[in-house]
Amino acid sequence: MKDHDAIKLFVGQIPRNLEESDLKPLFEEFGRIYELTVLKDRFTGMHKGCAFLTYCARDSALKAQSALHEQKTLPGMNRPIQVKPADSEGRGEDRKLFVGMLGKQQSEDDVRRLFEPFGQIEECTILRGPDGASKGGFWGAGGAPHGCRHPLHGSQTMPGASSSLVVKFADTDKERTLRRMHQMAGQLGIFNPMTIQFGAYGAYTQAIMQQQAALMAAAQGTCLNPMAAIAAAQMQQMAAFNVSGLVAAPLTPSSGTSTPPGISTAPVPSIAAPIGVNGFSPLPPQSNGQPASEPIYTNGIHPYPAQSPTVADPLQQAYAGMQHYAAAYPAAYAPISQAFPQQAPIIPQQQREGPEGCNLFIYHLPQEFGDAELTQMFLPFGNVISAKVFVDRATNQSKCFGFVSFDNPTSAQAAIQAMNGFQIGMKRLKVQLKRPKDANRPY
DNA sequence: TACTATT
Repeated sequence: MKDHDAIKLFVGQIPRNLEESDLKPLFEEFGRIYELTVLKDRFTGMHKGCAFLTYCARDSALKAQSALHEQKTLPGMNRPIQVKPADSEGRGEDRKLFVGMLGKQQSEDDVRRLFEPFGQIEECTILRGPDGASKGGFWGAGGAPHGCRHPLHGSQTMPGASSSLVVKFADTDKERTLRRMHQMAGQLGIFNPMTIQFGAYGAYTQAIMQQQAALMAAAQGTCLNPMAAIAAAQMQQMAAFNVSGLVAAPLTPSSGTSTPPGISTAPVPSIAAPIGVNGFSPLPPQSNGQPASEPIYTNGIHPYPAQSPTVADPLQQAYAGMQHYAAAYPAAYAPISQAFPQQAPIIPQQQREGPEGCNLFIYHLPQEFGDAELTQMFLPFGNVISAKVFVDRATNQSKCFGFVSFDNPTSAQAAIQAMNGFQIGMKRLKVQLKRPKDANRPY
């Protein structure tokens, strides 16, 4: 039914409304199809926008690849179709050998002759330095099962080499990338846990911790009204803006004395609750006589004295401070207070996208941000039904962009207003509506 | 660096 050397192809950039039956005609013109499967989500059955395609004949696959790959764009797609051997075809991995300790003057042909007895050689390249001199290694191919030493390994010492021949499986792309990252990480010290907390992004980490404290306050205080959630989120915003460098006041989480600019610098009372190791205070129990809203102020940001004789309700104070702050930074703050829904529990991620106008594309995320941090960051603006940071499949490293979906457009707009241009370190977040699938349709 | 896929 199918040739033994048939190639399974991965097909990407397929509109989600096209099923196998729609795709078949497109691919059939290159040969008889053995199998065509649109990829679906295991749980939701959702069309993933890609497929696997196997032709009966290897040649058909090659023809389809060269005719279609990056050559044509299916209706409604922004990028051209992808047609290439599936990862499962194992190209490039498990079949490439590294050979070290070659003689400086050995050529590709010498090496080919050496390895010919072990099987057909696909490719053989000697790695050379800038001066053209051999660096003593080459990439070749030849059969030896994993876990087994190649018969040539250590078998002989080439003229001029300092030790015997080295033959092993070459690093995969992933291994190479990881190795490079480790080298870089070593220079930057970013794999040191201390610097994750207190290094380049330390201030931002603190802001996140404060946000979490604020969210805890909003979620746990059963007596809190929606305004508390707003105030909590706004407090966090202030903290984050401190971090951004837009605000001169130092952010000292444990000091409890930072104040946003433009806000009363009257003496701030010390925080009664014990300061946790993370720099924010645990919530005081409701029974200790504290007002329910007090936890909001335990983030180390306390814009107004709680005991001020002129204003009784701390929440009112918080809101006043928030408006005051919003007045100073209208572009960043104006729309939030209107658009704030009540905090809701995090919905488990099953649905990927919200309705049109509810899905955000976020760029310039810090490298260390994952789905959880992205969720945290956007939770203050509404029900986050999905938050996904895109990661490189080979390295598991963030690509520094992601998607956040809300259940309503108002939240999405509020998030854009507040977070677009939000400065983190040297970068500013870009937060905008995800491009609609149909690029022609204005929204 | 730029818009979610590799059973």
